[in-house]
Amino acid sequence: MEKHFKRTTVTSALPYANGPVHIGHLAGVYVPADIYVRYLRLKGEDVLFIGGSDEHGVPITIRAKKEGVTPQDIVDRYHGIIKKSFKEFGISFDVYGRTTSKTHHEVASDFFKKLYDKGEFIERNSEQYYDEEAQQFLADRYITGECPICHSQGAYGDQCESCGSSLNATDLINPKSAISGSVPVMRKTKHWYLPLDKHEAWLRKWILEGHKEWRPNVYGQCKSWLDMGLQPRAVSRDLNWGIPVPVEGAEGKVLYVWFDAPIGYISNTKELLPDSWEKWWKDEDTRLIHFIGKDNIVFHCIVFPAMLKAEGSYILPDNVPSNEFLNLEGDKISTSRNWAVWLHEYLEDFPGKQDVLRYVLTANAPETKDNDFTWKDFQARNNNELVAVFGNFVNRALVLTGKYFDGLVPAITELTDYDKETIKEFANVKQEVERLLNIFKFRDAQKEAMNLARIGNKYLADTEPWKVAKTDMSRVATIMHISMQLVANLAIAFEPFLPFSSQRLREMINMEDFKWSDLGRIDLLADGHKLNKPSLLFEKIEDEEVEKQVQKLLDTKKENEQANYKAPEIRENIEFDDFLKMDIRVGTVLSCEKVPKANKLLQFVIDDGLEKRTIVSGIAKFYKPNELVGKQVCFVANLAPRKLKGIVSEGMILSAEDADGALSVIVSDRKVNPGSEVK
RNA sequence: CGCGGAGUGGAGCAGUUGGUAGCUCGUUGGGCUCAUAACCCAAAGGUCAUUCGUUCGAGUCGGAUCUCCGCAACCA
Repeated sequence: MEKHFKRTTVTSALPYANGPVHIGHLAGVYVPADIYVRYLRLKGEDVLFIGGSDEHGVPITIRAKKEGVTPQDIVDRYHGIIKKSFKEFGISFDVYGRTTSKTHHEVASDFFKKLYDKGEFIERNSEQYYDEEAQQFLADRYITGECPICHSQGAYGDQCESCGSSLNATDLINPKSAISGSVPVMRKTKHWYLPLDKHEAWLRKWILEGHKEWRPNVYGQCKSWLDMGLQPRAVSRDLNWGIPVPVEGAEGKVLYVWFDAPIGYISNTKELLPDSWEKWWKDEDTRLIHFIGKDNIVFHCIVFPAMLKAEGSYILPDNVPSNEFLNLEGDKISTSRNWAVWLHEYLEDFPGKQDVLRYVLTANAPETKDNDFTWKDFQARNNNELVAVFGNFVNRALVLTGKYFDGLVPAITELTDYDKETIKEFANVKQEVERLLNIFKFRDAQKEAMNLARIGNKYLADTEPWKVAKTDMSRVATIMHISMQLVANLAIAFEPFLPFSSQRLREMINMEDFKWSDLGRIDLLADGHKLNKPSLLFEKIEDEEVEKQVQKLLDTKKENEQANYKAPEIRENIEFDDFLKMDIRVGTVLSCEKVPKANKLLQFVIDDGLEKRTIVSGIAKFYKPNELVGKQVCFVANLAPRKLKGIVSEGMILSAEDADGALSVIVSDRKVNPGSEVK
């Protein structure tokens, strides 16, 4: 496993060009990938950093339809915004391409064709829902209807969010297209599948035996998938936006995005290096690393490798460092709810502070579990770490050198034991940072780099040059020499993490050439080296600034909830007789408890005036069991009994569903006799 | 019903092959005054989600339970 590679290909997940990018993207994928790449480059290694936008798939077509523009307009817009954001944050891609490019269409098409010709696919016919009005087949997610299990409305074709059951689109009662609202019909369609089951044996050996060093979350999820047994996966879709399936009789069919997107890594490489791209993908001496988020693990560890292996000439990833998710102020980041910090907005509010965000996202990176981003933490890390520890040390060293030696680095006269200890300490930092970066522990690596500044502050506090200056200037010279070397070391050590600040720091100390291997040395700045005038490397962030951000988040959230809420359309008229068939009653809740092993269900015993009946209701997320005892609730009394988690539910408690999906149980305004009819 | 990850002092995180629990921030006390009221030292604070077990000994291994986040729908 300790193979020596000649070069490294680093890819970062392709962001979906259906919206701008936010801090979650940055923390999960792009900052760690960029740190890694910058580190390798500094070491003088041959490395290529590939990125790009993912621009196909159904959501983009739907968005386009909604806005009355073409899908191309949508992806042009977001590709531009995303690309700019990355550039401004110093994500140092060698190429940032897009999957609508000509090159990509060719590469993906050829890739499919080759697998097709080799007989690596199987063909299957199936029946799928088709929306005649929108003239397209419907993905499960775009079909809604009544849940066959809990009978709540608005269940999706793949899952009912009310009772949590996973469904087949064909099971829905009264299915409707989410796109046009029309009633879909069944239609025959043919698709190609990649038989992952055939690849299971070698995947198992390759991952479970060959890559035990992968992060636990990655390894664990792969193992789980392999143990469950792999199934063939469709590689085509009925859609008119994407890369046409390049075989006879495939009109109106395109490559499924998950098939097309990862090939984008390859096409973008080819776009950059039309003649020499192959060595980055097909040479055994190349090391391939995919940076992704946790939702992408199986694609990059199982599906894409299977594709590459089936094609035959490609190398497989050596590691797939995957991060968990970043939450924002305690809540999941969500594009649709606008609960996010958008990069382009951050740059407007905090111009020139890209490094602060990079620092905070790395310091709090969700490497082993989901983490939380809060503005308070952002402020604290900036003020207490970047300003107080790093910036302050640099400033102290430069100001003192300016004051005592006119901005020229003084020569060492004599080293004390304490000096030697300090020098040794910061030489060790190099090894430690390297070790941590090599195993993708970016959070720890950055912390270790920060130790250089801590060592510096302590060194100044212990040696007290401002006191010694009254008696022994030659001693002060040694102290300032060592301090300035530490500053120069900081500039190198932080280049991968904080490229902008590192650049500014190098300008301040007039340092041009530098490489990673210089780290730990104490002759980076020659005796008599002229320093430039110091300025502050980092600035404090005041309370008002972060409070404004929190307020902004709360405001946009509220606005969006209001703006997005639209009362569902009124359903078809029914006859009075139909209404009379429904027997709605008021009943008193006698007891209520959680259904074990179910997170949404509560089990009620209700006095309906005649007997005690049991009703199971999916409202556990919104009510505590004891909260409803004694209340008089409305329920459908003549609904056919149904078993939920093994409990027979005799009826359905009625609730109102709010804009955010929260349920509010309908209770009787005045006390009435249990069993009273609701008319 | 199933699968993966996670649950450690006020906050955020480490804890490698089992041997008296560490780091950063915050808090308290002290020192220093070159520095962006910054820096340095010290202290307080945890029954390591709960529970049962294996062991001379468990945060670390095994079982059970609870909670959180994901999961083949294109959200990092």
